[in-house]
Amino acid sequence: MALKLYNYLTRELEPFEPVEEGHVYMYVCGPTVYDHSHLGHAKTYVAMDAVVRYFKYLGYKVRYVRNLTDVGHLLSSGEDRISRGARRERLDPMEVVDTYIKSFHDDMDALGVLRPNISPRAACHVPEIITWVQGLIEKGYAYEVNGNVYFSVAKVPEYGKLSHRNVDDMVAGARIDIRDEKRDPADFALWKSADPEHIMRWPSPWGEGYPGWHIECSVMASKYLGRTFDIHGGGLENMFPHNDCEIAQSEAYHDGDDAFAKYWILVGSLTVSSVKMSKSLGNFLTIKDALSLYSPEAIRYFILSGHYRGPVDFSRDAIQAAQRGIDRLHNTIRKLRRRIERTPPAGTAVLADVAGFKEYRDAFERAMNEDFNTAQALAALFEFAKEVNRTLDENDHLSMGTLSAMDKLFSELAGDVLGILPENLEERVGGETIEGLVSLLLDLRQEYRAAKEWSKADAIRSRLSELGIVLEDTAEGSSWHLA
RNA sequence: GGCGACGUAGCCAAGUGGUAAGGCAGGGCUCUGCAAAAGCCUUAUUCGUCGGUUCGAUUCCGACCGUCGCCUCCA
Repeated sequence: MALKLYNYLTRELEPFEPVEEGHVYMYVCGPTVYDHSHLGHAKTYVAMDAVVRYFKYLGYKVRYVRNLTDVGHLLSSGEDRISRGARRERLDPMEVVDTYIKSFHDDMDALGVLRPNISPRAACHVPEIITWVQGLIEKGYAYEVNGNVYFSVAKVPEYGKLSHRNVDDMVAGARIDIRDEKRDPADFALWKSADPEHIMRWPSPWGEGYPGWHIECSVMASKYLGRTFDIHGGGLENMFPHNDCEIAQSEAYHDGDDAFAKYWILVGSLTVSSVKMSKSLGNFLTIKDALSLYSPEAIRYFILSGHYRGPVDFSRDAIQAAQRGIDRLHNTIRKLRRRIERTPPAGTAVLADVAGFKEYRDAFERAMNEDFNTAQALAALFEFAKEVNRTLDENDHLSMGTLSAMDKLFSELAGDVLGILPENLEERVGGETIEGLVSLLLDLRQEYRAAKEWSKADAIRSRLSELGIVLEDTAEGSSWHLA
């Protein structure tokens, strides 16, 4: 079973063949840090996280680079987003940037999105960017006018090859705010001259200014991943113009056609009532707000229950269904781990059992190998959970070997690959004091139950339930967990 | 106008040229002092509409209807 992925460059499902054996070099367009992130961002980065985690599961050594855009881009008004944020909050622009970088990292950590190996900031790469812009001018791909430097799209016949557009078609009906100084309306800025009131600015051979939107990704990807690397990912909506511009610049700078990413994987948008969740439409839920309503695993499960390339439609009902679904999966694993605690360490796995479990791992891998079909992989996991529940219910004397084989499968697939198992499933309420108190109450209740004083036993259960502690009576005694 | 995506049960959502995964919700049953948890059974003769190709299409092709994305900062 070989991993296949859908390459937007060719629009085909292709077997994954790394540039360098055993390694994956991957770049993903990160956020512009000018506000708190919302669930739409979560979808892209959770999806890419599952991809990275699966590559690691397969044994690849991954170098994952995801940038942070902190140099600001132009609004239609000509205002810079970050400086506008700064003005609003009376802060230095870099103070705004740092605030939201921290916010972004907090959100991603909370969602269990593994940190990239490198999170380069555009502002820290202005010298390299200037070198690139100079290089592109020298090679004849770019020209300077009034302190602005533009990339000449006409010099690259292949421009638009990712989004499958050609410049002529676009110009026809587009409402582009054409700048007279551009030689071609489709030319895009590599370097922009800063107006006097513009706060974010750096000296350059063309006067004070700041980088254009697209150049940073080319420069940083090239710096950390090399001239040609394996995978470039990001949000589907950035395919044009951003990704196409990246390709044009990079290949021009490196004098080659195949001098950028080999595979392009793009993530479909999160929608709300079929409309894209976005800042400008105001139909967004921040990750922090979402996390106050739903568990991180529920959010991940919700996102991963659809294919990464397609849209996933957000609704209260849908994410609540996800919360209930993931809770049920957690229940199974909790029950399994309680059994493990009560089982003597000796004992080998029953071969027949373990062989049976393999079919679920195979189904999981088959799904993931087919362009990271997390929805189908999850189905395999739920079927395995059903099997585990049944096995646990029907057998009192499972060996430690069998039990830990089950736990291993959950830990690796649900935990390591999909990231939908919390670190501490068993002890989300920490503290020996609480553990001790609850266990005291359980003992007390058990005495009432033995004496058939049901109303007192039920009162303890319902009072605990009001405190968010759920009791479950089983043949081996009562257990509890947080609601 | 151009490029592109999607339309599958009450809801979310996979998928395949040979007769529809999984989750949630609903119904029945088992277990249980009662609950909870779990299990078993059950819920789409049907995959937007109409044509075509085929022995056979939800899956391929065409038209149409509907929804959405990008072409402008956007994950």
